[in-house]
Amino acid sequence: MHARGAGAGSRVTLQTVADVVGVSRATVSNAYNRPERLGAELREQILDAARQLGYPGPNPAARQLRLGRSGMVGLLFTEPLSYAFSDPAAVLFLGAVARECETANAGLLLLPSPPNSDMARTLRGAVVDSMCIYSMPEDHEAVQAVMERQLPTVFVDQPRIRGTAFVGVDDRHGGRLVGEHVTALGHHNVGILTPRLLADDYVGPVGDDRLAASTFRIFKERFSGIRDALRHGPLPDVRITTQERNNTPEDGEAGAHVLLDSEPRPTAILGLTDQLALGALRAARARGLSVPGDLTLTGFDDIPEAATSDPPLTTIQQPLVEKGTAAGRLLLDLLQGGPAKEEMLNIRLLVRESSGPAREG
Amino acid sequence: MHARGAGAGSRVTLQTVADVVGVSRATVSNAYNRPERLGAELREQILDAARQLGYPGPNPAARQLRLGRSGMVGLLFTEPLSYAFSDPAAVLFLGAVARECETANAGLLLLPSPPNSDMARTLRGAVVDSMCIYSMPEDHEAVQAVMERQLPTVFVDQPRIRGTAFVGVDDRHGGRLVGEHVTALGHHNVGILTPRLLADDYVGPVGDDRLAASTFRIFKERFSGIRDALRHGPLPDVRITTQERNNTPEDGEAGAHVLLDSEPRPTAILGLTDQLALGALRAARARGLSVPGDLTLTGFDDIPEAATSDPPLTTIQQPLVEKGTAAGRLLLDLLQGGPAKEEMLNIRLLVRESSGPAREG
DNA sequence: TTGAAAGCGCTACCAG
DNA sequence: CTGGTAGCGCTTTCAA
Repeated sequence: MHARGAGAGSRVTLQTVADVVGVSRATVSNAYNRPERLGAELREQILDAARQLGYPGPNPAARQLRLGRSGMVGLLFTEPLSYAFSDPAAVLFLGAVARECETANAGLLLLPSPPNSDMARTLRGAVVDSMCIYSMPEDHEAVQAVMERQLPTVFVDQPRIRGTAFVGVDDRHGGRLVGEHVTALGHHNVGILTPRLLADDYVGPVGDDRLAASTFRIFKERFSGIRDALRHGPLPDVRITTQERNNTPEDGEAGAHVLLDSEPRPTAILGLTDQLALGALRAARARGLSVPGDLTLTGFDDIPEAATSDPPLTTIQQPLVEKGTAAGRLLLDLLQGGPAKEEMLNIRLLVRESSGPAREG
Repeated sequence: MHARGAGAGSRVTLQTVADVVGVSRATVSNAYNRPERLGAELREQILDAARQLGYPGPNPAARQLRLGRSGMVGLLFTEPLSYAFSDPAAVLFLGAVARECETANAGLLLLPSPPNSDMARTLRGAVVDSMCIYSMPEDHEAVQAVMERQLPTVFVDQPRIRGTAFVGVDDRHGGRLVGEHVTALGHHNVGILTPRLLADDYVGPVGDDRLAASTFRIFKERFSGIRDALRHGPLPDVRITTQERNNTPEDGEAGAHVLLDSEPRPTAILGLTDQLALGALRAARARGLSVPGDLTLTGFDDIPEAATSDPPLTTIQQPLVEKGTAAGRLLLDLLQGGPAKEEMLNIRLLVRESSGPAREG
């Protein structure tokens, strides 16, 4: 009873068209896929007949079964797929991957990874030639499910699995750069704003155990890098307060308020992402705190907004677009049987106006 | 010679696993797809064997050929796919579609539509159950190619084809609202900044013929709406100058400069998108023109940046997210055999600070 | 609860 | 340049 094609009753296939025109299936197939192997005239005749019969063209599933490839690349992204579109860093990355796919005429299949039910089933059913896993926690069952499919896979940011293609940056180094920057400015009372470190709903300060158990490698590293720099820097007794939240400006704002309520009030707040730092900026403004006069703020990622905020954000610049391009290219390379390379991209500290010397206190 | 699965030589299929365990293919299939039809013990045994053999799970293409559906939704977007990720309106839309797909556990396949070569082929090969066409020019060959596949399809913004599912807004009405707003403010010398009206590389003023020939319905309507309001408003002899460009802030800026160079200088510039208007804002700033003191600026879409710009932009608010949600839902509905509805969403004029009375001159 | 058989629609091969 | 043939790997009856 389903609404099927237009009219005539049974399904129309390559065979139907072949019968009508009076040629064989193979010839009709060629008309679509190998135009040069055919008289232009015959080809037109076949295509016309197909049009008239309402033939939707060679069935993609059948074609793939036969061919063994699909021309599609899959992409798996942290938790809610829709979130990918609200995170500027992710958008930049996705755009670059998309551009690469486009040049190869490959489709990009965005896969959902809700913690829920049968995501494993969806993943198993995805018709793709290769996969990109973008910033997933190591222990996510989707990662497992994808690995089992034994597709050429490139991991971006996390997890990082030996022997698999990987694109990322040295996040710990980035953390260290930030830490050194703020200690050099004389801050010995700093707050850290971090996104989720584990796949749960915890909100609050980060204990050592939690950090150690973190399955979000990149944030764990950024965090550790900062902490190392603070602890082993020139300043004795740096006081560190922390808040863990979702990676949104809203959560950054809320977390910053908590941090700013603690006594003594931090003179610097380091966001592990720009999103978080931008939220902290709003919190500072809401309290009438001048940045960097009363409060130093730093981010991580260098999303476009970091440059246009007021004041512009001191941050770690990582090549978001390049990351996507590298991932896309690796994806395409793997399809050609290329090797599983690891690409570590460069980062650097970008000192803008949101950080300054600690006010004497 | 291709790098295939790990080791043993020939490919491992359902049959291989069945043979090893000593059951039939059907049973192994059930182990994956109908766990309840199986002893838990046997099931484990099968899954273990599969793991050991390196069986990647039921081949998706084969499964789809058999099943006749894929659980994937396709999305086709104007020209370069990568552009989709740089246009805030598109990102918002995509995010919402993605969210809907996610709830249904459907994958979202982003299809490239480069004007180039064999896009038609890619389109024919895309394994999807339904398609969303987002803001494509009417005459794009991809639209044709998709139609031929006879998939349940929903069109968003354009083209609008009778009898097909559609989501959009009354763009002409929006244009009219903008036009009325500026004439009410006493502007009789206005510039219009429009995105591409035809799929070519033209840059410059828009002639009547070009407008008439436009295949980008929404911009044509916005433009016409504005023009009608200006011509038939309370002010006699409104002077209109126009510039057509790509839909980016950079192009908006360049276009605005051209407009501002004309004599007499327009007292209002109306962007057919916020992107363009935001670019015009930069141009105004570069020239030391105060907005809205020296120049009134309006946009269209109400992307997030429109609210945070300085000054905030007077614009037509259209429900970008809702649009995506509606499209996503329609897509999913069509899959269930639902009817091809048309959804017209509401828009309204949002008067913010970028528009003001025309300075006497 | 399990197994045997029947295709799903297509394209590559190879012979004409 | 064209056509016949042989599966690609799976799921689903139906019968045991």
